[in-house]
Amino acid sequence: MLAAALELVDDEGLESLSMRRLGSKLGKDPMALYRYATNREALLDGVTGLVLGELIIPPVADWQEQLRRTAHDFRNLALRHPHVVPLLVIRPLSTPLGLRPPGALRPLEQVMALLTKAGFDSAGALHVYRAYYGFLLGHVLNELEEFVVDPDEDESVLRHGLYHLPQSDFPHVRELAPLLVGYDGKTELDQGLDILLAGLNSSLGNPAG
Amino acid sequence: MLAAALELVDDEGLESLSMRRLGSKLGKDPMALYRYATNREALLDGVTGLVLGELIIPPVADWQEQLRRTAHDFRNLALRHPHVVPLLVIRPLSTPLGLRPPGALRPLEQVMALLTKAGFDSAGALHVYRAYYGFLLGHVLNELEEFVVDPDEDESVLRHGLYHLPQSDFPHVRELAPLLVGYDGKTELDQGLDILLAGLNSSLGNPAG
DNA sequence: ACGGGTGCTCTACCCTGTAGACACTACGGT
DNA sequence: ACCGTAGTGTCTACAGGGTAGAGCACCCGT
Repeated sequence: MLAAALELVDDEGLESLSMRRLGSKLGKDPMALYRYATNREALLDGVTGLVLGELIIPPVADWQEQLRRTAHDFRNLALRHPHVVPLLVIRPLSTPLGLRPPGALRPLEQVMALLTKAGFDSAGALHVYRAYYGFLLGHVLNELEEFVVDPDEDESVLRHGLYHLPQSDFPHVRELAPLLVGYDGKTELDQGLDILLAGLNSSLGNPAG
Repeated sequence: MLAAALELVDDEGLESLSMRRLGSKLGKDPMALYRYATNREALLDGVTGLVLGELIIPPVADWQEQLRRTAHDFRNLALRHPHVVPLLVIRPLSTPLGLRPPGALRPLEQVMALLTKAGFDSAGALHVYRAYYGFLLGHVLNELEEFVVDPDEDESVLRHGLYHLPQSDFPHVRELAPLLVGYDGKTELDQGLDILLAGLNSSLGNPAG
């Protein structure tokens, strides 16, 4: 059922995941869904869990390399499921850490394990995780902002919009138009990781590898 | 009207900003609101614009200092209006850059101006902006996740929840409970900025100050 | 006096989540 | 064969949402 829900979201967007629509997609009465999810919210949590389950943390010796690959994996996941990204961001804001569904906590657990194994204590690991995940989330959101366009508008329309901003008020933003066309999220992510990991290396002493 | 809407969101949460509720708060018919906002979505955009308008970018010579102070200002703004943060994150995902309301673009414009004045060209400035805003957004989201709790549960309940995770599956996450109590977002933000700005300094050559 | 805006209200339509009662199937015990 | 029980699916109904469309009342320039 969650698979169908995810499919619906991927295809039609988040708003169209309603109990009624999902029910009809499954050929069941909407109320039948309540046998499997207590709530629409629980259903959303299920979908995020499903998506986060796609994330794989590679078994590599070097923790920085693990973080780097995981970051790219996360980015790909976000590009694969752009409509789910809002869920990844918003749901945690309305659910205290301890009450989140296991699927949503697994990445955190895995990264903490990874960092602990690399020699960090809890505080240090939490520190690194925060900086890392914060950066990652920020990057993905930034990248998606350029991408997600209404189906009936294409990139030229986007720039059209940009060019029509009042030039007096937004001279710098208007200049961005040509730059956004050639945006390469992958290398930008890599460069960001360079900065972050270098910073982490110097600010915390790199513990035993 | 936007002020009333913001007040409603601050007090009662995002979900409770409905045309009907806002109308009744203003003592007007819900349909009257459509004179001032074409849409509920436009209304939401208005609220984000209002909140972003609170952001002040200080007139200081050193651009890194400007970014640092702006970051703290943004953090304070987020703590002041936690229920609005989802809007700041989500709305841009469904609106191409060029079509966003001016209020939502002003911070971008100002930061680009700041960086341009510091000597960056467009590409460099965009680069810095992305890393900066991404990090900032990530930090704020991370920090808010620990804060927002249902009104009827307090921090002890949060930890209660954490301790009740299956220990076999989440050994590391469970250890976080004591750490989260002493979390200090302000200094954590500062440390993150240290890392980021140091990284930026070394990766791009610091242009003419 | 009068046409035209401007602000507002009423009604109505369709979409949503979900509570409550009910039915149908399968199955194990007697 | 009979019953209870659990699991599953369905129907109906309600309270809320966004918003289209028609129609008020007022005010203002002519």
